[in-house]
Amino acid sequence: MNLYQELKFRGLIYQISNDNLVDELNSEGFFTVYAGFDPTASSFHVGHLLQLCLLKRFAQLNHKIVVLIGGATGLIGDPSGKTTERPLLDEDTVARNVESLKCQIETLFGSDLEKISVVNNLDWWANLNVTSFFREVGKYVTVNQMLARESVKKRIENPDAGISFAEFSYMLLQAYDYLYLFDNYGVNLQVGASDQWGNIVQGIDLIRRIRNTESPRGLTTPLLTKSDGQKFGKSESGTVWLDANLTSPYELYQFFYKTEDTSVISYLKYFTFVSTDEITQLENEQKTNPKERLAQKTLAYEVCKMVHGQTIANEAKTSSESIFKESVEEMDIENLISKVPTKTLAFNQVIGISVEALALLAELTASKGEAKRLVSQGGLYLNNIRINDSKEIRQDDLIMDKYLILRAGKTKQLVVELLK
RNA sequence: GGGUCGAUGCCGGAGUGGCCAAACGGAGCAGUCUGUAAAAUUGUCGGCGCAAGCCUACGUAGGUUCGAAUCCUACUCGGCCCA
Repeated sequence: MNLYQELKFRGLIYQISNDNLVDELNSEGFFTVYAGFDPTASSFHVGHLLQLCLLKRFAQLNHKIVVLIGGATGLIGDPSGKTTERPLLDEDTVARNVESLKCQIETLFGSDLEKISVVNNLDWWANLNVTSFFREVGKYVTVNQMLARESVKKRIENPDAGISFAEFSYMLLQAYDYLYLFDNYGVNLQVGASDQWGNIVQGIDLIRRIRNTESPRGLTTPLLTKSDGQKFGKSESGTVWLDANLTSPYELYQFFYKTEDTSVISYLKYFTFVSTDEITQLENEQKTNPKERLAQKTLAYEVCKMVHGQTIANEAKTSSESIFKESVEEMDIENLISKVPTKTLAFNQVIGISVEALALLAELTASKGEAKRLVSQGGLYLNNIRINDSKEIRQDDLIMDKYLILRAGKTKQLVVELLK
C-alpha cells in the first residue's frame, strides 16, 4: 500500500490543492511537510492529535517535517472557525507556551526526531516591519478575495460580532509563513484540518505569484466532530490534554475507551499506527462482538502508548480495569492511588460528615446541592454501593482503614485517601 | 470624534418596574435501558438549607423608587451609520 492509499484508507484526505498530489504521494519523491500550531495553551490536546499523527506518518516514510509553532500568529489569533473576536494572549504566556509545545513535540516524535525541524514564526516576523510586509505581501493580495473567505464573511454578516483588522490579517501571516518556509526550508506541502483550507490556499497562491512556481501543495484532513456533531476533544472534566500533568494517562485512556461504536474505527485509523489489516479485523470483531469493546480498548491503549509510553499505557490499562470491578474487594486500591483521580483528605475532616459533604469536599461534585441531586436520583455510590438516603461517613466504611471509593453515575470514579 | 443600537445564566435567546433565580432551545449532569456505546425516555440544571427561607446574580459604578434585569446618569466593551 502506498502513501496515498494509506492516507485514503485512514480517511485523512479531505481536500487536496492539486490533483497531481495524488501521483506525487505515490511516487518516489520526498516532501517537506509543514503544519502549524498556535501556542494558545501550554500543551497540545487530543484535537491536535490527528495532525500530529499525520506528520508522524510522513516522517516514518522519510519525508521531512517542519513543525511550526506560531509564536507570532498566536499573538494575533486565527479567526477561522471562530464566531467572535478572541481576546489577545499576552506575550509572556505565548512565549512560555511555545517552549512547552516544543518539548512535547520532541517527546512525541521520539525516534523520528532527526527528520523534524521545529520552528517559531516569531523568528522571522520579529524582523519584518510593516512597510516591507505591505510591499512584499500586501501588494500581491486583494482585499476582495480576502473578504470572500467564509470565516470573514460570517463575521462581517454577524450583526454583533465584526472582525478586527488583526484577525482579518491573520490569513496573510500564515500565507507568508508558507512562503518563508518554502524559501528557507524547501517546504512544498502544508497540511492542516479542513478549517485551515483557506489559509493554506492563500499561502500557495502567494508563493505562485511571488515565486512564479506551481510546486507548493496543500492537503487538509477532515475536521473532527463526535457523531452528534459536537466538537471532539472535551470530556466531563474539560479539554483532554496530552500533558500528563493536565490530564492523567488514566483519563486519556478513559476518554478513548468511551468512544462510541460509530466513531471508534475511524479513530483507530486517525490516531493509531495499527496496521490496516488489523483495523479491518477489529472492525469485524466489533460487528460480531460489540460488547467486548476490543476496538475501544485497542484505541485507548495505543494512543496512551504513543503519548506517554508503554509503561504508563500499561498502568492506565490496569487501573482502568481494576477500578471498574463489580466489588470494592476486587480492586487493587493501593495500586490505583494517584493513577486514577485521587483526593487526599484528613481523617478528622471526613469521619462524621455526610456523603454529600464528602462529594463536595473531594470535588466529585461542584456543590452540595449537586451531590444531593445525585443521591435523590440514585447516582451517587460509596464503595460501589448506591447511596439511597443521606448517610454519615463512619470509620467502618473505610477500606483498609484509609480509602473510600466515590462514584457519580456510571463512570466518574474517585479514590479518597484519608490521612490521620 | 458624532449619532444610534446593543451587553441577560455554560451557550443561544425571551423578559422592558413587583407574579424573576429569570420563559424557551441547546449543551451539561443523573435515572431507566445497555456494553464504561448509540438511540430512546424521565428527571435535573446559581449557592446554602430537610424546609420555610436566606444569600449572590441580568456589562461596571452610582441614582430614582416601598420595590429595578427592567427607569435615570456616568463609564467600559461591541455592532451599525456618519465624519
